[in-house]
Amino acid sequence: MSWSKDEKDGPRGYHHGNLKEALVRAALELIAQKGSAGFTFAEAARWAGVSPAAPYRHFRDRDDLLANVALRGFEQFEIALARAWDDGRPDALTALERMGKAYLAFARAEPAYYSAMFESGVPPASTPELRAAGERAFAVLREAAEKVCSQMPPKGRPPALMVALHIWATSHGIASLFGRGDAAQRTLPMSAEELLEAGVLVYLRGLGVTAGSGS
Amino acid sequence: MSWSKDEKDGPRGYHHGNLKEALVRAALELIAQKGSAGFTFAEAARWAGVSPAAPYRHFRDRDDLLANVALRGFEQFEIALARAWDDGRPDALTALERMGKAYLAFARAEPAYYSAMFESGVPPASTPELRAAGERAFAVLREAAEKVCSQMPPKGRPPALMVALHIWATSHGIASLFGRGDAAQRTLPMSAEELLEAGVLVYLRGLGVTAGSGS
DNA sequence: TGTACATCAGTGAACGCGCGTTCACTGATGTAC
DNA sequence: TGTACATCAGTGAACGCGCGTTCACTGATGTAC
Repeated sequence: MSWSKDEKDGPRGYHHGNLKEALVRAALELIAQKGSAGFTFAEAARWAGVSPAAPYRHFRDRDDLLANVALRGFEQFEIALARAWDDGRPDALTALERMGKAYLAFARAEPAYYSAMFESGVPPASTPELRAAGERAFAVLREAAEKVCSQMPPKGRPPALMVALHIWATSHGIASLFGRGDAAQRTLPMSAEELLEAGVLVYLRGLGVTAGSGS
Repeated sequence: MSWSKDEKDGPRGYHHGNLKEALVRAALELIAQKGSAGFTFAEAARWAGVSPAAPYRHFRDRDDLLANVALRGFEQFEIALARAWDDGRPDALTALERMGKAYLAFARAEPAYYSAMFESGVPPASTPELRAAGERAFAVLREAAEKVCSQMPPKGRPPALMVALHIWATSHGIASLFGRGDAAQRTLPMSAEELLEAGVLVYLRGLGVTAGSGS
């Protein structure tokens, strides 16, 4: 991940050169530290080493910056999920479990992105691009659900969209209740990953999907 | 639900009489309108028709008020869940589905409470009372999970705590992704209630619980 | 290759605003005698 | 039953602060010729 063509750290000269990226990074840092609520335009500017008026060259306002962070978050999220899914190799179930882990790993490793995407109050459809990015990320999950469903006997096959929504909701629920550091302070008799994996396995068994019927 | 012994609406005289309750109600109103982020101590005071210094007689600061709102929210939540559960009558599965609906109904009808409880950044253990209230609400869910599990053949019976966590996570995921008005703007091919009910049914089938084996 | 000029991305000073918080105060309530 | 007094719950003025936003400006960059 490189933000600039030839950045040596530290702004030099009158022009910053990569202020837009720097502001996004500042936002991520601040959101990670104090939550998406306690993050201000002015502080992001300060954090980027720039006057408080400078950000207006790149973002309409605080919400615009936040939405941009969410947009990038969805893009990263899509990449992470798609990489984990890996086209369902070696078999759909194994790949699905891997994707579940990737989901939680993303929420844990990138709490600021996750927060901007789902908990910042930015409406998911505030921008066509944002909506599209969100849908692309969900499409990965949906593709996985489709592959899993396609392995079931056609009779009584559930709609893949519903399966995808169930898995999404459960993943999101676990991530937001237990997924982040000890900030949430909710203790658990098992790891979030184990909880999700077990839940998905039970759910799939309920669908009639049997482990080991792969690829 | 009565907040005062003999309130006729509108503060009269020098003393408010029920400022503490009025501030909580103001907080609920403001949170419902603008989310738990955009709610200030000063505005709550204004909303209650009182000087900005008055709230300090009842709450240490904004976070203290917010935590109090969350506490009351958990108490209401526990009541709502317990009422829906109704000791598992007429049978555990029926009662469980009813409780799922009650979960979503609460999140929808009391978004301010729900937000204070789960999305406001108030740490669940910030206060012993808050933690206890949260645990009491969860205990209802756990009791339901225990009853459901007790109807399974002892061999291969899953830990009830895990079952309770799965149901909680799914419910919370659905509530926070799809559960509130059109604020979230995420469209769904079915209602949140149907989605949750279907998910729980599939999950229970995966556990080997068969519908109709009631009471 | 050099010069003029347009454009771009930043400055920094200034503003009004609402918030959180404090303070000495005061009106109302309740209680002791 | 009446009076004195302690306590409680509010006032309102004041403060410092940081935020969002604007403005005319200026330094740097890139391009046309």
